[in-house]
Amino acid sequence: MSKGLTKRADDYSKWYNEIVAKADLAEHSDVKGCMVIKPYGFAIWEKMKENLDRMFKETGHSNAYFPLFIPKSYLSKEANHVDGFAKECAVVTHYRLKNADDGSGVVVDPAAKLEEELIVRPTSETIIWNSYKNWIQSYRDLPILINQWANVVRWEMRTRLFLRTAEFLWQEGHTAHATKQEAIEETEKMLDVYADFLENYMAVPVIKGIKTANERFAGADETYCVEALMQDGKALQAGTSHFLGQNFAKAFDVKYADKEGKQEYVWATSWGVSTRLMGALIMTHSDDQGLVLPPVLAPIQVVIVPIYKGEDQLKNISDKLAPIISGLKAKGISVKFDDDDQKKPGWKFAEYEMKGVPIRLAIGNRDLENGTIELARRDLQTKESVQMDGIIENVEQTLKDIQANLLNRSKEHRAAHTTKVNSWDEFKQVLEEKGGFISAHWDGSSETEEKIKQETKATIRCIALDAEQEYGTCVYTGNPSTQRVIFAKAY
RNA sequence: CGGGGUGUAGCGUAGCCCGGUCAUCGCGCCUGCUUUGGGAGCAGGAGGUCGCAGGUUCGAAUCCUGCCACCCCGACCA
Repeated sequence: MSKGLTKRADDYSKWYNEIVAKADLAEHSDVKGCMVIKPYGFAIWEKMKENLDRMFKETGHSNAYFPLFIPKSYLSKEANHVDGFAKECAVVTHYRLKNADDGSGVVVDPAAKLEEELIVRPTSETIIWNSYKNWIQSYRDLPILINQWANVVRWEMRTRLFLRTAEFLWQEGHTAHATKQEAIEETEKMLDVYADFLENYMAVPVIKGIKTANERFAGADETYCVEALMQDGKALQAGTSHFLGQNFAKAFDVKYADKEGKQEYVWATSWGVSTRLMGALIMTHSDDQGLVLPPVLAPIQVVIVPIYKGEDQLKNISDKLAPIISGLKAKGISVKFDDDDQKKPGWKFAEYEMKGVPIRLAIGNRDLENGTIELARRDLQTKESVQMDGIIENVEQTLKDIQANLLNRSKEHRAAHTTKVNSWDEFKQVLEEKGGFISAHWDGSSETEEKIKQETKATIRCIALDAEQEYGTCVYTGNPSTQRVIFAKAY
Protein backbone atom coordinates (compact mmCIF):
# COMPACT_ATOMS: atom_id res chain seq x y z
CA MET A 1 0.00 0.00 0.00
CA SER A 2 1.41 3.35 -0.98
CA LYS A 3 1.88 5.85 1.79
CA GLY A 4 1.10 8.99 -0.18
CA LEU A 5 -1.92 9.70 -2.27
CA THR A 6 -2.39 9.41 -5.99
CA LYS A 7 -1.14 12.53 -7.70
CA ARG A 8 -4.02 14.76 -8.54
CA ALA A 9 -2.91 15.38 -12.07
CA ASP A 10 -3.18 11.68 -12.83
CA ASP A 11 -6.71 11.15 -11.75
CA TYR A 12 -8.58 13.71 -9.74
CA SER A 13 -11.47 11.48 -8.94
CA LYS A 14 -9.19 8.74 -7.65
CA TRP A 15 -7.38 11.32 -5.52
CA TYR A 16 -10.72 12.45 -4.09
CA ASN A 17 -11.79 8.92 -3.25
CA GLU A 18 -8.49 8.21 -1.54
CA ILE A 19 -8.87 11.24 0.68
CA VAL A 20 -12.37 10.23 1.68
CA ALA A 21 -11.10 6.74 2.46
CA LYS A 22 -7.87 7.66 4.21
CA ALA A 23 -9.40 10.41 6.32
CA ASP A 24 -12.03 7.83 7.24
CA LEU A 25 -14.95 10.07 6.27
CA ALA A 26 -17.31 7.77 4.40
CA GLU A 27 -17.67 4.73 2.19
CA HIS A 28 -20.06 3.32 -0.35
CA SER A 29 -22.70 1.13 1.20
CA ASP A 30 -23.55 -2.27 -0.19
CA VAL A 31 -26.94 -0.68 -0.74
CA LYS A 32 -26.75 0.65 -4.26
CA GLY A 33 -26.07 4.37 -4.54
CA CYS A 34 -26.07 4.91 -0.78
CA MET A 35 -23.30 6.16 1.46
CA VAL A 36 -22.15 5.29 4.95
CA ILE A 37 -20.89 8.40 6.72
CA LYS A 38 -18.33 7.25 9.26
CA PRO A 39 -17.90 8.83 12.70
CA TYR A 40 -15.12 11.22 11.74
CA GLY A 41 -16.91 12.39 8.60
CA PHE A 42 -20.11 12.80 10.55
CA ALA A 43 -18.33 14.83 13.23
CA ILE A 44 -17.34 17.36 10.55
CA TRP A 45 -20.89 17.41 9.20
CA GLU A 46 -22.15 18.03 12.75
CA LYS A 47 -19.84 21.02 13.09
CA MET A 48 -21.30 22.39 9.88
CA LYS A 49 -24.84 21.74 11.06
CA GLU A 50 -24.21 23.35 14.40
CA ASN A 51 -23.02 26.59 12.79
CA LEU A 52 -25.65 26.68 10.07
CA ASP A 53 -28.40 25.96 12.54
CA ARG A 54 -27.30 28.85 14.72
CA MET A 55 -27.21 31.15 11.69
CA PHE A 56 -30.73 30.12 10.68
CA LYS A 57 -32.01 30.82 14.17
CA GLU A 58 -30.24 34.17 14.27
CA THR A 59 -32.18 35.08 11.14
CA GLY A 60 -35.50 34.22 12.77
CA HIS A 61 -36.07 30.64 11.65
CA SER A 62 -37.33 27.67 13.66
CA ASN A 63 -36.83 23.97 13.11
CA ALA A 64 -39.67 21.54 12.47
CA TYR A 65 -40.09 18.14 10.91
CA PHE A 66 -42.38 16.82 8.18
CA PRO A 67 -43.03 13.27 6.92
CA LEU A 68 -40.62 11.21 4.86
CA PHE A 69 -43.43 9.95 2.64
CA ILE A 70 -45.27 12.10 0.17
CA PRO A 71 -48.54 10.88 -1.36
CA LYS A 72 -48.10 10.73 -5.10
CA SER A 73 -50.96 13.16 -5.65
CA TYR A 74 -49.17 15.89 -3.67
CA LEU A 75 -46.07 15.68 -5.78
CA SER A 76 -48.05 16.00 -8.96
CA LYS A 77 -49.89 19.16 -7.97
CA GLU A 78 -47.22 21.48 -9.33
CA ALA A 79 -46.58 20.59 -12.97
CA ASN A 80 -42.96 21.78 -13.33
CA HIS A 81 -42.06 20.32 -9.99
CA VAL A 82 -43.20 16.81 -10.78
CA ASP A 83 -41.55 16.95 -14.21
CA GLY A 84 -38.29 17.86 -12.54
CA PHE A 85 -38.28 15.00 -10.08
CA ALA A 86 -40.37 12.21 -11.60
CA LYS A 87 -37.39 10.39 -13.11
CA GLU A 88 -35.52 9.95 -9.85
CA CYS A 89 -38.11 9.06 -7.25
CA ALA A 90 -38.26 6.02 -4.99
CA VAL A 91 -41.84 4.78 -4.74
CA VAL A 92 -43.44 2.80 -1.91
CA THR A 93 -46.18 0.51 -3.20
CA HIS A 94 -46.74 -1.98 -0.35
CA TYR A 95 -46.78 -1.90 3.41
CA ARG A 96 -46.26 -5.52 4.42
CA LEU A 97 -44.04 -8.54 3.91
CA LYS A 98 -44.79 -12.19 4.50
CA ASN A 99 -43.00 -15.52 4.45
CA ALA A 100 -43.01 -17.09 1.01
CA ASP A 101 -45.25 -20.13 0.69
CA ASP A 102 -42.35 -22.22 -0.62
CA GLY A 103 -40.19 -21.23 2.35
CA SER A 104 -37.71 -19.37 0.17
CA GLY A 105 -37.73 -16.32 2.44
CA VAL A 106 -39.61 -13.09 2.76
CA VAL A 107 -41.69 -11.69 -0.08
CA VAL A 108 -43.87 -8.63 -0.56
CA ASP A 109 -47.44 -9.44 0.40
CA PRO A 110 -49.49 -8.67 -2.72
CA ALA A 111 -52.54 -8.21 -0.52
CA ALA A 112 -50.86 -5.23 1.13
CA LYS A 113 -50.81 -2.92 -1.87
CA LEU A 114 -51.25 0.75 -1.07
CA GLU A 115 -54.20 2.43 -2.65
CA GLU A 116 -52.09 5.48 -3.32
CA GLU A 117 -48.34 5.08 -3.72
CA LEU A 118 -46.06 7.02 -1.41
CA ILE A 119 -43.01 8.83 -2.73
CA VAL A 120 -39.89 9.00 -0.59
CA ARG A 121 -39.31 12.76 -0.51
CA PRO A 122 -36.82 14.08 -3.04
CA THR A 123 -37.53 17.50 -1.46
CA SER A 124 -40.38 18.58 0.78
CA GLU A 125 -42.12 21.54 -0.85
CA THR A 126 -45.31 19.62 -1.49
CA ILE A 127 -45.76 17.93 1.86
CA ILE A 128 -44.90 21.13 3.67
CA TRP A 129 -47.22 23.32 1.62
CA ASN A 130 -49.97 20.81 2.26
CA SER A 131 -49.51 21.66 5.95
CA TYR A 132 -49.09 25.39 5.38
CA LYS A 133 -52.50 25.37 3.72
CA ASN A 134 -53.97 24.58 7.14
CA TRP A 135 -51.73 26.94 9.05
CA ILE A 136 -52.36 30.10 7.08
CA GLN A 137 -55.58 32.05 7.10
CA SER A 138 -54.63 35.63 7.85
CA TYR A 139 -51.75 38.02 7.24
CA ARG A 140 -51.25 37.67 11.00
CA ASP A 141 -50.07 34.07 10.41
CA LEU A 142 -47.26 35.29 8.19
CA PRO A 143 -44.43 35.02 7.70
CA ILE A 144 -43.77 31.35 8.41
CA LEU A 145 -40.02 30.77 8.68
CA ILE A 146 -39.25 27.07 9.06
CA ASN A 147 -36.26 24.88 8.46
CA GLN A 148 -35.99 21.11 8.64
CA TRP A 149 -32.95 18.87 8.89
CA ALA A 150 -33.73 15.71 7.01
CA ASN A 151 -32.69 13.05 4.58
CA VAL A 152 -33.98 12.97 1.02
CA VAL A 153 -33.77 10.40 -1.76
CA ARG A 154 -33.02 11.06 -5.40
CA TRP A 155 -32.48 7.93 -7.44
CA GLU A 156 -29.38 9.03 -9.31
CA MET A 157 -27.89 6.80 -11.98
CA ARG A 158 -24.32 7.51 -11.01
CA THR A 159 -23.16 8.45 -7.57
CA ARG A 160 -20.07 9.87 -5.90
CA LEU A 161 -19.41 10.03 -2.18
CA PHE A 162 -20.86 13.25 -0.73
CA LEU A 163 -21.31 14.88 -4.15
CA ARG A 164 -24.16 12.78 -5.44
CA THR A 165 -25.68 9.89 -3.54
CA ALA A 166 -29.08 8.26 -3.71
CA GLU A 167 -29.86 9.33 -0.17
CA PHE A 168 -28.36 12.43 1.35
CA LEU A 169 -28.65 14.61 4.42
CA TRP A 170 -29.54 18.26 4.14
CA GLN A 171 -31.49 21.12 5.53
CA GLU A 172 -34.36 22.67 3.66
CA GLY A 173 -35.89 25.96 4.62
CA HIS A 174 -39.46 26.65 3.57
CA THR A 175 -40.92 30.09 4.14
CA ALA A 176 -44.25 31.73 3.41
CA HIS A 177 -44.71 35.49 3.05
CA ALA A 178 -47.44 38.03 2.48
CA THR A 179 -45.65 39.93 -0.23
CA LYS A 180 -43.46 39.21 -3.21
CA GLN A 181 -40.95 41.76 -2.02
CA GLU A 182 -40.58 40.10 1.36
CA ALA A 183 -40.15 36.65 -0.21
CA ILE A 184 -37.44 37.91 -2.54
CA GLU A 185 -35.68 39.54 0.39
CA GLU A 186 -35.81 36.24 2.26
CA THR A 187 -34.39 34.37 -0.74
CA GLU A 188 -31.51 36.81 -0.96
CA LYS A 189 -30.95 36.88 2.79
CA MET A 190 -30.53 33.11 2.94
CA LEU A 191 -28.21 33.18 -0.03
CA ASP A 192 -26.09 35.62 1.97
CA VAL A 193 -26.16 33.25 4.95
CA TYR A 194 -24.85 30.47 2.72
CA ALA A 195 -22.14 32.67 1.23
CA ASP A 196 -21.14 33.77 4.72
CA PHE A 197 -20.96 30.17 5.89
CA LEU A 198 -19.00 28.93 2.90
CA GLU A 199 -16.44 31.72 3.06
CA ASN A 200 -16.03 32.34 6.78
CA TYR A 201 -16.49 28.84 8.14
CA MET A 202 -15.56 26.51 5.30
CA ALA A 203 -13.01 28.93 3.82
CA VAL A 204 -14.52 28.28 0.39
CA PRO A 205 -15.01 31.43 -1.69
CA VAL A 206 -18.22 31.51 -3.71
CA ILE A 207 -19.86 33.46 -6.48
CA LYS A 208 -23.40 34.49 -5.67
CA GLY A 209 -25.64 34.45 -8.68
CA ILE A 210 -28.89 33.41 -10.27
CA LYS A 211 -29.49 30.41 -12.46
CA THR A 212 -30.64 30.56 -16.06
CA ALA A 213 -34.05 29.11 -16.91
CA ASN A 214 -32.42 25.82 -17.94
CA GLU A 215 -30.79 25.30 -14.56
CA ARG A 216 -33.61 26.64 -12.43
CA PHE A 217 -35.28 24.54 -9.70
CA ALA A 218 -38.44 22.81 -10.88
CA GLY A 219 -41.23 24.96 -9.54
CA ALA A 220 -39.22 28.13 -8.86
CA ASP A 221 -39.57 31.54 -10.44
CA GLU A 222 -35.95 32.30 -9.69
CA THR A 223 -33.09 30.16 -8.38
CA TYR A 224 -30.23 31.86 -6.59
CA CYS A 225 -27.06 29.91 -5.98
CA VAL A 226 -23.57 29.96 -4.57
CA GLU A 227 -20.99 28.44 -6.90
CA ALA A 228 -17.55 27.30 -5.82
CA LEU A 229 -14.54 26.28 -7.86
CA MET A 230 -12.73 23.05 -7.09
CA GLN A 231 -9.01 22.36 -7.48
CA ASP A 232 -9.49 20.49 -10.74
CA GLY A 233 -11.18 23.48 -12.36
CA LYS A 234 -14.71 22.17 -12.14
CA ALA A 235 -17.54 24.09 -10.51
CA LEU A 236 -19.65 22.86 -7.65
CA GLN A 237 -23.09 24.19 -6.86
CA ALA A 238 -22.75 24.55 -3.12
CA GLY A 239 -26.18 25.84 -2.17
CA THR A 240 -29.41 27.14 -3.64
CA SER A 241 -32.09 29.56 -2.52
CA HIS A 242 -35.30 29.63 -4.51
CA PHE A 243 -37.90 32.31 -4.95
CA LEU A 244 -40.95 30.14 -5.58
CA GLY A 245 -43.37 32.93 -6.42
CA GLN A 246 -46.94 31.83 -5.83
CA ASN A 247 -46.51 28.49 -7.60
CA PHE A 248 -46.92 26.25 -4.58
CA ALA A 249 -49.51 28.53 -2.97
CA LYS A 250 -51.62 28.13 -6.08
CA ALA A 251 -50.98 24.39 -6.36
CA PHE A 252 -52.05 23.86 -2.74
CA ASP A 253 -54.55 26.71 -2.62
CA VAL A 254 -52.87 28.61 0.18
CA LYS A 255 -54.47 32.04 0.57
CA TYR A 256 -54.50 34.57 3.36
CA ALA A 257 -56.82 37.46 4.18
CA ASP A 258 -55.00 40.78 4.08
CA LYS A 259 -55.80 43.79 6.24
CA GLU A 260 -58.70 44.69 3.99
CA GLY A 261 -60.04 41.13 4.21
CA LYS A 262 -59.12 40.40 0.62
CA GLN A 263 -57.91 36.85 -0.23
CA GLU A 264 -54.37 36.71 -1.63
CA TYR A 265 -52.05 33.85 -2.56
CA VAL A 266 -49.00 33.47 -0.34
CA TRP A 267 -45.44 34.00 -1.62
CA ALA A 268 -42.84 31.31 -0.98
CA THR A 269 -39.14 30.52 -0.77
CA SER A 270 -37.12 27.40 -0.20
CA TRP A 271 -33.39 27.01 0.32
CA GLY A 272 -31.03 24.18 1.07
CA VAL A 273 -27.53 22.90 1.49
CA SER A 274 -26.54 19.27 1.83
CA THR A 275 -23.77 16.86 2.70
CA ARG A 276 -22.43 17.91 -0.69
CA LEU A 277 -20.76 20.69 1.28
CA MET A 278 -18.47 17.97 2.61
CA GLY A 279 -17.39 17.33 -0.96
CA ALA A 280 -16.74 21.04 -1.42
CA LEU A 281 -14.64 21.12 1.71
CA ILE A 282 -12.58 18.11 0.66
CA MET A 283 -12.00 19.25 -2.91
CA THR A 284 -11.14 22.82 -1.99
CA HIS A 285 -8.46 22.35 0.64
CA SER A 286 -7.03 18.84 0.51
CA ASP A 287 -3.49 18.13 -0.65
CA ASP A 288 -1.51 15.02 -1.48
CA GLN A 289 -1.12 14.26 2.22
CA GLY A 290 -4.86 14.11 2.68
CA LEU A 291 -7.62 16.24 4.10
CA VAL A 292 -7.04 19.81 5.26
CA LEU A 293 -9.71 21.21 7.56
CA PRO A 294 -10.43 24.85 8.33
CA PRO A 295 -10.03 25.22 12.13
CA VAL A 296 -13.57 26.38 12.84
CA LEU A 297 -15.00 23.15 11.41
CA ALA A 298 -12.35 20.72 12.62
CA PRO A 299 -13.67 18.22 15.19
CA ILE A 300 -10.12 18.08 16.55
CA GLN A 301 -8.33 21.42 16.25
CA VAL A 302 -5.13 20.45 18.02
CA VAL A 303 -3.68 17.00 18.43
CA ILE A 304 -0.86 16.44 20.90
CA VAL A 305 1.49 13.53 20.30
CA PRO A 306 3.82 12.51 23.13
CA ILE A 307 7.15 10.94 22.26
CA TYR A 308 8.43 8.79 25.05
CA LYS A 309 10.07 5.60 26.23
CA GLY A 310 8.39 3.89 29.12
CA GLU A 311 5.69 4.96 31.51
CA ASP A 312 7.86 7.32 33.52
CA GLN A 313 8.57 9.52 30.53
CA LEU A 314 4.94 9.47 29.51
CA LYS A 315 3.95 10.56 33.00
CA ASN A 316 6.43 13.46 32.93
CA ILE A 317 5.05 14.59 29.59
CA SER A 318 1.44 14.21 30.71
CA ASP A 319 2.11 16.27 33.84
CA LYS A 320 3.78 19.01 31.85
CA LEU A 321 0.90 19.05 29.34
CA ALA A 322 -2.00 19.02 31.79
CA PRO A 323 -2.16 22.80 32.29
CA ILE A 324 -1.67 23.42 28.58
CA ILE A 325 -4.52 21.09 27.65
CA SER A 326 -6.88 22.62 30.17
CA GLY A 327 -5.78 26.10 29.09
CA LEU A 328 -6.58 25.34 25.45
CA LYS A 329 -9.92 23.83 26.39
CA ALA A 330 -10.73 26.90 28.47
CA LYS A 331 -10.41 28.92 25.27
CA GLY A 332 -12.87 26.63 23.52
CA ILE A 333 -10.19 24.87 21.50
CA SER A 334 -10.76 21.16 20.98
CA VAL A 335 -7.69 19.16 21.88
CA LYS A 336 -6.89 15.50 21.58
CA PHE A 337 -3.99 14.13 23.59
CA ASP A 338 -3.11 10.90 21.83
CA ASP A 339 -1.20 8.78 24.32
CA ASP A 340 -2.21 5.53 22.64
CA ASP A 341 0.68 3.20 23.34
CA GLN A 342 -0.22 0.89 20.46
CA LYS A 343 0.79 3.37 17.77
CA LYS A 344 4.14 4.97 17.18
CA PRO A 345 4.55 8.74 16.79
CA GLY A 346 5.28 8.55 13.07
CA TRP A 347 2.10 6.62 12.52
CA LYS A 348 0.12 9.22 14.43
CA PHE A 349 1.68 12.10 12.50
CA ALA A 350 0.60 10.56 9.23
CA GLU A 351 -2.83 9.63 10.56
CA TYR A 352 -3.73 13.13 11.76
CA GLU A 353 -2.39 14.67 8.58
CA MET A 354 -4.71 12.50 6.54
CA LYS A 355 -7.54 13.58 8.81
CA GLY A 356 -6.74 17.24 8.31
CA VAL A 357 -6.18 18.22 11.94
CA PRO A 358 -5.03 21.88 11.72
CA ILE A 359 -2.32 21.87 14.39
CA ARG A 360 -0.16 19.13 15.78
CA LEU A 361 1.94 19.55 18.88
CA ALA A 362 4.66 17.00 19.56
CA ILE A 363 6.58 16.81 22.79
CA GLY A 364 9.36 14.52 23.98
CA ASN A 365 12.22 14.40 26.44
CA ARG A 366 14.27 16.83 24.39
CA ASP A 367 11.51 19.40 24.70
CA LEU A 368 11.11 18.86 28.42
CA GLU A 369 14.77 19.72 28.84
CA ASN A 370 14.61 22.78 26.61
CA GLY A 371 11.18 24.11 27.57
CA THR A 372 10.02 23.79 23.97
CA ILE A 373 7.33 22.01 22.00
CA GLU A 374 7.04 21.21 18.31
CA LEU A 375 4.19 22.93 16.47
CA ALA A 376 3.21 21.65 13.01
CA ARG A 377 0.77 23.44 10.71
CA ARG A 378 -1.31 21.21 8.48
CA ASP A 379 -2.05 23.89 5.89
CA LEU A 380 1.58 24.80 5.19
CA GLN A 381 3.06 21.42 6.13
CA THR A 382 5.62 23.21 8.27
CA LYS A 383 6.86 22.41 11.73
CA GLU A 384 8.95 24.41 14.15
CA SER A 385 10.15 24.17 17.69
CA VAL A 386 8.52 26.89 19.79
CA GLN A 387 8.69 27.98 23.41
CA MET A 388 6.40 26.15 25.80
CA ASP A 389 5.70 29.48 27.47
CA GLY A 390 2.89 31.20 25.63
CA ILE A 391 1.98 28.08 23.66
CA ILE A 392 -1.71 28.56 24.35
CA GLU A 393 -1.77 32.05 22.82
CA ASN A 394 0.44 30.83 20.00
CA VAL A 395 -1.98 28.01 19.16
CA GLU A 396 -4.97 30.30 19.38
CA GLN A 397 -3.40 32.77 16.97
CA THR A 398 -2.14 30.05 14.64
CA LEU A 399 -5.65 28.59 14.31
CA LYS A 400 -6.85 32.01 13.17
CA ASP A 401 -3.94 32.28 10.76
CA ILE A 402 -4.74 28.88 9.28
CA GLN A 403 -8.38 29.78 8.82
CA ALA A 404 -7.42 33.00 7.03
CA ASN A 405 -4.71 31.33 4.98
CA LEU A 406 -7.06 28.65 3.66
CA LEU A 407 -9.54 31.23 2.46
CA ASN A 408 -6.81 33.35 0.86
CA ARG A 409 -5.31 30.34 -0.81
CA SER A 410 -8.60 29.22 -2.32
CA LYS A 411 -9.37 32.78 -3.41
CA GLU A 412 -6.05 32.90 -5.19
CA HIS A 413 -6.73 29.59 -6.86
CA ARG A 414 -10.09 30.81 -8.05
CA ALA A 415 -8.68 34.09 -9.32
CA ALA A 416 -6.01 32.21 -11.23
CA HIS A 417 -8.66 29.95 -12.77
CA THR A 418 -11.18 32.57 -13.79
CA THR A 419 -10.78 33.74 -17.35
CA LYS A 420 -12.55 36.35 -19.46
CA VAL A 421 -12.93 35.14 -23.00
CA ASN A 422 -14.25 36.93 -26.04
CA SER A 423 -14.32 34.39 -28.83
CA TRP A 424 -15.62 30.88 -29.34
CA ASP A 425 -12.17 29.49 -30.13
CA GLU A 426 -10.79 31.04 -26.99
CA PHE A 427 -13.73 29.65 -25.01
CA LYS A 428 -13.09 26.10 -26.16
CA GLN A 429 -9.34 26.41 -25.69
CA VAL A 430 -9.54 27.78 -22.15
CA LEU A 431 -12.13 25.21 -21.18
CA GLU A 432 -10.00 22.40 -22.53
CA GLU A 433 -6.55 23.47 -21.37
CA LYS A 434 -7.18 25.43 -18.21
CA GLY A 435 -10.71 24.80 -17.01
CA GLY A 436 -12.12 26.90 -14.25
CA PHE A 437 -14.68 29.68 -14.43
CA ILE A 438 -15.07 31.30 -17.80
CA SER A 439 -16.62 34.73 -17.92
CA ALA A 440 -18.19 35.28 -21.32
CA HIS A 441 -21.01 37.05 -23.10
CA TRP A 442 -24.16 35.06 -23.79
CA ASP A 443 -27.18 36.08 -25.84
CA GLY A 444 -29.65 35.02 -23.15
CA SER A 445 -31.33 32.20 -25.04
CA SER A 446 -31.81 28.67 -23.75
CA GLU A 447 -31.03 27.30 -27.23
CA THR A 448 -27.57 28.83 -27.20
CA GLU A 449 -26.91 27.59 -23.69
CA GLU A 450 -28.02 24.10 -24.71
CA LYS A 451 -25.78 24.06 -27.79
CA ILE A 452 -22.77 25.18 -25.79
CA LYS A 453 -23.47 22.43 -23.30
CA GLN A 454 -23.69 19.80 -26.01
CA GLU A 455 -20.51 20.91 -27.72
CA THR A 456 -18.35 21.46 -24.65
CA LYS A 457 -20.15 20.04 -21.58
CA ALA A 458 -19.84 23.50 -20.05
CA THR A 459 -22.94 25.00 -18.50
CA ILE A 460 -23.81 28.45 -17.28
CA ARG A 461 -23.16 28.19 -13.57
CA CYS A 462 -24.82 31.48 -12.84
CA ILE A 463 -25.30 35.08 -13.71
CA ALA A 464 -23.31 36.74 -10.96
CA LEU A 465 -25.28 39.15 -8.81
CA ASP A 466 -22.44 41.62 -8.93
CA ALA A 467 -21.95 41.33 -12.71
CA GLU A 468 -21.39 44.74 -14.24
CA GLN A 469 -23.41 45.84 -17.18
CA GLU A 470 -21.14 45.47 -20.19
CA TYR A 471 -22.25 45.47 -23.79
CA GLY A 472 -20.78 42.78 -25.97
CA THR A 473 -21.61 39.94 -28.32
CA CYS A 474 -22.45 36.35 -27.49
CA VAL A 475 -19.38 34.17 -27.60
CA TYR A 476 -21.32 31.49 -29.51
CA THR A 477 -23.84 33.27 -31.74
CA GLY A 478 -22.46 36.79 -31.96
CA ASN A 479 -25.84 38.17 -30.89
CA PRO A 480 -25.88 41.21 -28.61
CA SER A 481 -25.41 40.76 -24.86
CA THR A 482 -25.52 43.12 -21.91
CA GLN A 483 -23.42 41.22 -19.39
CA ARG A 484 -21.03 38.38 -18.93
CA VAL A 485 -22.11 35.09 -17.31
CA ILE A 486 -20.08 32.37 -15.62
CA PHE A 487 -19.50 29.16 -17.56
CA ALA A 488 -17.79 26.02 -16.29
CA LYS A 489 -17.88 22.28 -16.35
CA ALA A 490 -19.66 21.22 -13.21
CA TYR A 491 -20.03 18.37 -10.77
C1' C B 1 -30.95 0.93 -21.64
C1' G B 2 -26.34 1.10 -25.29
C1' G B 3 -20.41 0.45 -25.50
C1' G B 4 -16.24 -1.53 -22.76
C1' G B 5 -14.18 -4.05 -18.48
C1' U B 6 -13.76 -6.85 -13.92
C1' G B 7 -15.15 -10.78 -10.20
C1' U B 8 -9.19 -15.01 -6.51
C1' A B 9 -8.71 -14.25 2.14
C1' G B 10 -11.20 -8.26 5.54
C1' C B 11 -8.76 -4.89 1.55
C1' G B 12 -5.57 -4.58 -2.80
C1' U B 13 -3.63 -8.17 -6.19
C1' A B 14 -0.39 -12.38 -9.35
C1' G B 15 -1.73 -16.48 -12.17
C1' C B 16 -5.96 -17.10 -17.13
C1' C B 17 -3.96 -16.29 -24.17
C1' C B 18 0.09 -21.67 -23.26
C1' G B 19 -5.40 -26.54 -18.59
C1' G B 20 -1.52 -30.54 -14.37
C1' U B 21 2.83 -29.31 -6.63
C1' C B 22 -0.59 -22.29 -8.54
C1' A B 23 -3.80 -21.10 -5.12
C1' U B 24 0.88 -15.79 -5.44
C1' C B 25 2.37 -11.42 -3.10
C1' G B 26 1.48 -6.86 -0.21
C1' C B 27 -1.55 -4.52 3.57
C1' G B 28 -4.43 -5.78 7.64
C1' C B 29 -5.29 -9.54 11.70
C1' C B 30 -3.24 -13.00 15.96
C1' U B 31 1.27 -14.53 19.32
C1' G B 32 6.16 -13.39 21.22
C1' C B 33 10.54 -10.45 21.80
C1' U B 34 13.01 -5.98 20.68
C1' U B 35 11.30 -0.89 19.53
C1' U B 36 8.98 4.65 20.04
C1' G B 37 11.63 12.63 17.44
C1' G B 38 7.91 10.82 10.46
C1' G B 39 3.44 5.23 8.86
C1' A B 40 8.99 -0.07 13.38
C1' G B 41 12.01 -4.88 12.93
C1' C B 42 12.44 -10.04 13.38
C1' A B 43 10.26 -14.85 14.16
C1' G B 44 5.96 -17.71 14.16
C1' G B 45 0.55 -18.16 13.05
C1' A B 46 -4.76 -17.94 11.49
C1' G B 47 -7.71 -16.95 7.32
C1' G B 48 -9.87 -18.87 0.52
C1' U B 49 -16.92 -22.89 -2.03
C1' C B 50 -10.80 -18.77 -7.13
C1' G B 51 -18.87 -14.65 -8.32
C1' C B 52 -22.96 -18.71 -9.27
C1' A B 53 -24.68 -22.93 -12.25
C1' G B 54 -23.86 -26.20 -16.03
C1' G B 55 -20.46 -28.33 -19.81
C1' U B 56 -15.60 -30.20 -22.07
C1' U B 57 -11.54 -33.16 -19.80
C1' C B 58 -8.21 -38.36 -16.45
C1' G B 59 -7.71 -33.31 -14.38
C1' A B 60 -10.56 -26.45 -14.66
C1' A B 61 -9.12 -20.23 -11.09
C1' U B 62 -7.46 -21.22 -16.32
C1' C B 63 -11.32 -23.49 -22.06
C1' C B 64 -16.98 -23.26 -23.52
C1' U B 65 -22.29 -21.80 -22.36
C1' G B 66 -25.76 -19.38 -19.34
C1' C B 67 -26.78 -16.40 -15.18
C1' C B 68 -25.58 -12.82 -11.24
C1' A B 69 -22.93 -8.73 -9.30
C1' C B 70 -19.92 -4.63 -9.58
C1' C B 71 -16.86 -0.79 -12.12
C1' C B 72 -15.77 2.69 -16.20
C1' C B 73 -17.66 5.61 -20.66
C1' G B 74 -22.57 7.45 -22.49
C1' A B 75 -27.89 8.53 -21.43
C1' C B 76 -29.80 10.92 -16.38
C1' C B 77 -28.37 14.72 -12.50
C1' A B 78 -34.51 19.56 -9.99
